Amino acid sequence: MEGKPSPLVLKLAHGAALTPEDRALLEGVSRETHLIGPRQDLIREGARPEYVQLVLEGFACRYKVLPDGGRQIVALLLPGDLCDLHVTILGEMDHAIGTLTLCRVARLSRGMVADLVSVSPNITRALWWATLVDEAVLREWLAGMGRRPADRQLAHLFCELLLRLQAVELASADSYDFPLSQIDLADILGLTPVHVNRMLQHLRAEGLVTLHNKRLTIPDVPRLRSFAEFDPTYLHMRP
Amino acid sequence: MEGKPSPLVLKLAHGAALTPEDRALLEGVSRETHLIGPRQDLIREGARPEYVQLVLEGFACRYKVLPDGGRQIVALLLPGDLCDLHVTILGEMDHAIGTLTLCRVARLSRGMVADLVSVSPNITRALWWATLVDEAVLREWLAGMGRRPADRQLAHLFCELLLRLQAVELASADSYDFPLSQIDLADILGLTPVHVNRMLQHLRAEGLVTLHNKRLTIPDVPRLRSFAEFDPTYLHMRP
DNA sequence: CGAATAGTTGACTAACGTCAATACTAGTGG
DNA sequence: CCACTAGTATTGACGTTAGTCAACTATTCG
Repeated sequence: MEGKPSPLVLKLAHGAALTPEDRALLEGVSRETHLIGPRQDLIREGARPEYVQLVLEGFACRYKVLPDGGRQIVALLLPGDLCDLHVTILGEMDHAIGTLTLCRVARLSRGMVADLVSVSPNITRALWWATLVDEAVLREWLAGMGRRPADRQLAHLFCELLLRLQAVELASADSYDFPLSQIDLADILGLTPVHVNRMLQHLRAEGLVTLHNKRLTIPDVPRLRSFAEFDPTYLHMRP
Repeated sequence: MEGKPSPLVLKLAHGAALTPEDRALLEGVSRETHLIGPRQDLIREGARPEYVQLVLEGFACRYKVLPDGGRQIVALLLPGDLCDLHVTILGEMDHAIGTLTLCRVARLSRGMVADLVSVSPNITRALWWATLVDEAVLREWLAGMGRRPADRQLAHLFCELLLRLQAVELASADSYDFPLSQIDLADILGLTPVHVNRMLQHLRAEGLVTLHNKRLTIPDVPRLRSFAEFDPTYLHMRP
């Protein structure tokens, strides 16, 4: 009589110990869901959102658009990721959030979030953890963009996604569905699509990854990790 | 009978309305201070710090060191900035914090922070605000590094620092003490010192900034802002 | 004064961007 | 089933930005 746990539960379980009651509470929030097409904004820059949005399926992102029209993706939101727990404190959004693929999302009212937090200290702690991990990922991306060559940066991203998707049971030991275009990748890595293409070819030629039909496979995970200098500490996952 | 307000109070006042009682409480935390020489670690990567550190004077930074020895600075900590309110939740530090110049810091025990938060909702809100602004700055840096050419990125940093230092009364309308070396700048911007030098020359040649004796002056702030495409929204400061 | 550190400059190289042409793919309507 | 289209992937030639190496100067500090 039990289905698959929600990605929110799966994810938060990596940040704090959750009781069966905590899990039931967290399952409850995603009873009503919405389907959003690809490349739609979930929250626009300058908005003052009423809801906290939770990604249940698909890939979304935080992004900024520069005056010259260039887009920089500053975070990937995968199933189990929450959009903004705290925008109320900051006032208006300084960036936008949009879908990259078709997404299923749940919208939680502030009241629902407040209830979760007031009822369970584990959940409070887990939500804090999620926020802090988001920040840690941002730092890792910044370091990568500043100091890593493009091919390693790309490899590093693939390593990160393997772990993050495994955490919500959307990746096997060495592969996962990867629905993003090379244009999206370029906007994540701060490169041009042409250069992403070449770096991807390079990784393929080295036998470090394969990418067919939107499925990414890593034949030798330790080898890709060492190539990318990937150290998973920053994701702060429990065993 | 009153001296200059502590930078912590000055800074947090931009994030939330503080009563005189709140201010007094916040002043209280920096009674005992420590002087730390330049280029000293305040918290090492992998540590589990006991204290929250508060910068009172000088420039410090969060940084990561990559396997090849390269350093990437992922945040600047100015007077009024707190080091890590919440590392306890994450476990070990995934980056280090170190001084860039001689610094005066205060060390707050977890208990002191907990007291502050439990006594005043304004302070709680202000600390939240500070955390969220740190994250917003990180996103802005990431976007700049990914999508802005080096000269604009440098100009953008100077604009950001003008506002952040004005917030703690360490900058005039158009200038401030800027003690960092070009090597430090390179580690912030993800460039080499040589290239930073050239970009700085470029800004000087254009009359956008002057930098003498560690004092940075911006002769025409609107002009530098427009050159840098600087939009201060992401700092979320109150009027 | 001398040693170390930081700033400056030039010549050269490597990484990445730009432009443009060509394929490939999925969806659409006939 | 076949165009037809739009978006994406791929490739090559070439331009630009930023990195490397190395010398030299200026500054700081003991």
